[in-house]
Amino acid sequence: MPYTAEHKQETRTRIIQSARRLFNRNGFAEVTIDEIMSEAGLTHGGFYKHFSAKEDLYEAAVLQFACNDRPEPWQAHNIDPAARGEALARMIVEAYLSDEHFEDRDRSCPMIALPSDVSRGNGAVKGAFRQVMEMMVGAFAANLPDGERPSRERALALVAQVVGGMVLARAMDDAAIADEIRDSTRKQVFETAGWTEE
Amino acid sequence: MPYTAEHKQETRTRIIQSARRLFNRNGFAEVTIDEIMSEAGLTHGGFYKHFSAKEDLYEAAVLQFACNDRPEPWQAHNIDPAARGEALARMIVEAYLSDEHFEDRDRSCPMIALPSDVSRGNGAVKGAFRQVMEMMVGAFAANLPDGERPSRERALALVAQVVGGMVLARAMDDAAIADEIRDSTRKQVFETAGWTEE
DNA sequence: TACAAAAGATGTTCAAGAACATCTTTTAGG
DNA sequence: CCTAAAAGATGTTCTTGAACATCTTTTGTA
Repeated sequence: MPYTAEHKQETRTRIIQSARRLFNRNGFAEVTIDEIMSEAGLTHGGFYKHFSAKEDLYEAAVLQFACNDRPEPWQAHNIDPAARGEALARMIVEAYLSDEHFEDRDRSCPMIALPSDVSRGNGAVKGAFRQVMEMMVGAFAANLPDGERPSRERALALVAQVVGGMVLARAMDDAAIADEIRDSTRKQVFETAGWTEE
Repeated sequence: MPYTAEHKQETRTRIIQSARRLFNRNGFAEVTIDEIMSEAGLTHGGFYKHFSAKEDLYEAAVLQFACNDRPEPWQAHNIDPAARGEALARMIVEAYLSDEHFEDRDRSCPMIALPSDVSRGNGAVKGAFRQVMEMMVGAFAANLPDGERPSRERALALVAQVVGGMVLARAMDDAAIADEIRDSTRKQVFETAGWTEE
């Protein structure tokens, strides 16, 4: 059997990374298989050796963020891997709302880059999207300080808030307003959690 | 001059309504001019008598929500037009997070249906989107109870939260989780504002 | 009642792109 | 070093859709 299984896996990963980058930037419909394969250093013909349809790749691209073992730069630069508990939750919020994440559209969280696309997508894509959300909800639920309401409930609201802030900020063409939205979101989250700035 | 100016205006409005419905459901790229015109009871050829490009219509469709004088059903059924101040702000939140709004994709707020599309769009579309956001921010800023932080700041965070909750809920294929997200969002908003349920 | 100007319909062009069919290259195993 | 099986490249088909060009219909005005 020619080409090792690892070779194929690596190629597959390259395709998914290329796809994630392009989908994040341009959305599902505006990206062509040819573009994705070219960015991965391949030609369009090989695509169907890895995926049976464009939608399958879309699902894989969303899932990649949840299954990726190494953090994105905007995560690595803001989160101390040794942190635990409340300090960790706070760092996750700061990473998520950071300038770096705001600007890094290529490696952005799919919840920010693709929510409209996913809401029109098939069940598989939505399932992948849900996994991403549950991962983040789980991280918050496990690390939020105790409170009156259930931790999952508060974690869900927190995710909605930071996702909403980033989604709106990305849709602005005025950078000052985009910053204002992220700032206001961060302040509100901090107040709710009882954290103090700096 | 044949056809009255009102006739043309009415036709234009029909086109925009049809477009808004279809864009909300399927996104910018997945909708064809032919579909839009058919839904408006016209054929594709007449399109360019009203708009110079598909993107122009997109902008008009987003703006329509901000400029529409009569409220959508999901607004009318949840907001008492006589309400003022805090009671009004609360009703706006309830309408926004309502089952009816969640289900009414056709007449949904564009901030929920189209944020990913808009973030990839041109400046004109983003400008229209910003107008929608500023309208909602203004409504909250004017009607939120006094607090320590500036009302605009709190209004922005509130908009981010309800938009985020609805955007995430719409991207779920599991109705129970979608409801859970909206519920958690509403509870958090109420707690922050100091409102009590029921 | 004829006319003209604009709305709207019909028809055409051109390019893009998903899917797939068929070549060519690569490399593990004998 | 030969072979074959799979990866990947090249090439083809067929549909779709934006843009625009050119008809036809409508209706206010003279």
